This record gives sequence, C-alpha cells and structure tokens, in this order.
Amino acid sequence: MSLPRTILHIDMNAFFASVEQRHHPELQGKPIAVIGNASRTVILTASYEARAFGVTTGQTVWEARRLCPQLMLVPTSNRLYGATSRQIIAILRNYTPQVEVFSIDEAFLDISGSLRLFGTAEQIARLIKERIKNELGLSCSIGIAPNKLLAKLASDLQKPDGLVIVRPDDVTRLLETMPVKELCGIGRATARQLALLGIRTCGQLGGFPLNLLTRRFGVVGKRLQQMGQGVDESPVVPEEEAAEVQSVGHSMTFCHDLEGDNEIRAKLLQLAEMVGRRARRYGVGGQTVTLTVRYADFTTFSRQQRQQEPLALSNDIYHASLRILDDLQLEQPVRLLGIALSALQRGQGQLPLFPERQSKVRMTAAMDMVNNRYGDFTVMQGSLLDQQEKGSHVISPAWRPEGIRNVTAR
DNA sequence: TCTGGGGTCCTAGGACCC
DNA sequence: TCTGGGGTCCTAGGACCC
Repeated sequence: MSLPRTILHIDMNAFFASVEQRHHPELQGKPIAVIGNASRTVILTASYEARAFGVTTGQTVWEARRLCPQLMLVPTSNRLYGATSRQIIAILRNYTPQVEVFSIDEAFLDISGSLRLFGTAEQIARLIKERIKNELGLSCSIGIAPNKLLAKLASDLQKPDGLVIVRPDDVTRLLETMPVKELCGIGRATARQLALLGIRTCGQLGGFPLNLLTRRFGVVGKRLQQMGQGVDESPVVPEEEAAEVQSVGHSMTFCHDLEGDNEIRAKLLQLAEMVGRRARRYGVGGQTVTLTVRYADFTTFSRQQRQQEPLALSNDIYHASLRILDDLQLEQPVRLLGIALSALQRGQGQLPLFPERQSKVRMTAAMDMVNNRYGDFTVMQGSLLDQQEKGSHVISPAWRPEGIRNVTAR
C-alpha cells in the first residue's frame, strides 16, 4: 500500500478569455470569445459573461453570434497565453517541485511533502489562488483530493474561482450519483457503451462485475471499474521526468477548399516547413511521415510512410508527403491538410556526411534563426513566397508552455 | 455562414519470418 | 502441397484530452 497522498488540480477559469480581458480592460465584464486567426474557426474559449448566453468552446462563430449578438470576438494571441502560463507554473513551483503541467491552463501538484512546510492543503490552495489573483489578475478553480482523478473532478465542481476538497471519507458519497461522463478519461463513446450496460453513475460503474466490464472493454475494464471507485494510483509527473514526446505535427483548415494539385502542393510545402522547423528546434527527426486529408464533406483519413532515415529538413518532409499524396486518388476538394512526424529520434542537429547535405543543413539553420527571431515565414524558400496565407497558428489548450518534453535516443 | 488544432494511447488486421 | 502458431513490425482509425 502506498502512503496517502494530497493532490491539487489547478484549472484556470476561461483562461484565454480571462487573459484577454485582463490585457484589454475595455473587454472586462463583456461577453467575449477567443477565436482562431483563420476564417474558418470555432470558439476556443468564451468569457463567463458569454457563457451566460450559452456560448461554449467548439461552437461556430455563427452559432455563438446567434446566441449572443453582442458577442465580442478576439483573435487568439499565443505568445501572451504561453507567457502567462509560465508565470503560473512558476508560482506553483514555489509550493512543490512535483508539478505536472497537464495543459496550458491546468496542472497537478503533489503536495504530500509540502504540508509540514506550508500548512494544510486548504491553506496552500488559498495561497496559490491569492498569488495568481494578485500577481496575474486571474482566477482559478482548485480541487484537493487523494489522487489526480478525484482532484480533477473536484476542481470541476465549482467554477469560477472554486476550491473543493474531497476527503477519503467523502469519495463514496460523491461518486454514488456522479455521471460517469464527468470522469477524465470517459468520453462520449465510452459513456454510450456504459449506458448500454445500464451504467450511468460512477457508483454503478465501481460496483459493476469486473468480468462483464472486461468482456466489453478488454483490459480497459479493470481501469474503468477503478475509476468508478475513485481509485487512481497514477503519479504526478514533473516535466523533467515526463515521457519523451512521440510526434510533431501541424494541420491547417483552409479558408476555401483546395481543388488544384498546385495549390495542394504549395500548402504541403508550407506545412512541411512548419513541422520541420519545430522538429529542428527540438533537435528531433521523424522516421514516419503521416499525411492527413479532410475532404469538403469532413471525411478524414490519413496515410503514413516509413522513411529510410529520420527526417528533419523541411524539403525532405515535403517530398515524403508528396510521395504519399501521389499514391492517393483525391475524390473531393480538400478542406484540411496535415503533416506529422513520428517515430522520433534525437540528435538530428549534427551535420550529415555528404557535403551537399551540409550546405542544406547550414542554410536551414540560418533561416530558422531568422524565423525564430522575427516570426514565422520571414524568410522561406522561393516557392513559398506567393503563399500569402500564413496559416492560422491557432494555439491549442493542449499546447505545453515548456515546449517539447524529453526525447531519448532509441 | 456548419463543424480548429496539437497531442497520446489503444486496437485490429495484414505482412512477414521462424 | 497441409495446417498451425507465435512474434514483430507496420498501418489506419478511433477515443480521449486540452
């Protein structure tokens, strides 16, 4: 048996929208929504004033405007959210080194070892809330519980500006009537499967015969039952111990569906440059290249090809994606294209053996430096020059402010 | 004026080898 | 010239998270 733990889950309230409101005082108290920079976008985050009208993440702008005609739309400002996220994490690290950055606006803290130093869990949570409020002008919800599953559930129970403590003795009562969908890890599809078994609440899930769960869900059955019981032994994993990153990718939805081959190739070159530059910045190369295509009717599929050696140069990634494209018979106009690198390997920064490759690598490094300093696509290959569209560069809430995690050589 | 983007993990099936 | 089975690698797709 492991020792009882005390876990905090910190969840920023309407993060992107709150940062915008703090940054632009004229937006405070107003219904605002942060959207992507491209024309075909959705609501990324709505302020609480906008949520009161029913505006939520994932809605189309058109839908949101219908619900809230006075809605103010703000394009996303990635750097600002990233910088703010880093400030938040810095505050959290004052209370324990055991900080797991779960997303740009969420983190888990294991404060089991900090209690003697800072007081009770509740006192620590209040200190954190106060500092984030005073220093950054932002509010958050915090859940306190014996494990991550319950801490995350707890932080969801009171928003905005919440503080919910789940003590070991409370767990059974809390879960008895809690819908399974509220648990992190049970989505729509699993909830629907569970409903077919007559399971709607965590209490029902936790008490359901294991053999029946295993028959339906395989190895996941055991885990599901534990989740229903509020059992979760998974540790808080700080950044430096985190698993290596598995893939690097970019995708773009275009403002109009692409029909021509040249247009498609041009976009692939642009995507390859975005993916390649990020891979090089992280010092990784990918041996598998995946091309994702979404048709006008939203049908989406992907094809991948294993390469002879790991790729990190934009041009190599581009040509690999072209080879995949050439094997495809496109049946409809293309709404979205994506390129991803996986089967990553570290150490792709060294100069290759052949002289002509050396100059390519040096040129790429020089262009990367300029772009890193002055912004994406400041300098680029000739064929990219006619591309006015710079991509939406929507930042996702899953984006990690620390950038890539450790990548170990295989 | 329908429906973003960046990830992780799991599974199923086929190829291939012994 | 029949009938397996195990293991590994690879691909495609789906569920889930933010």
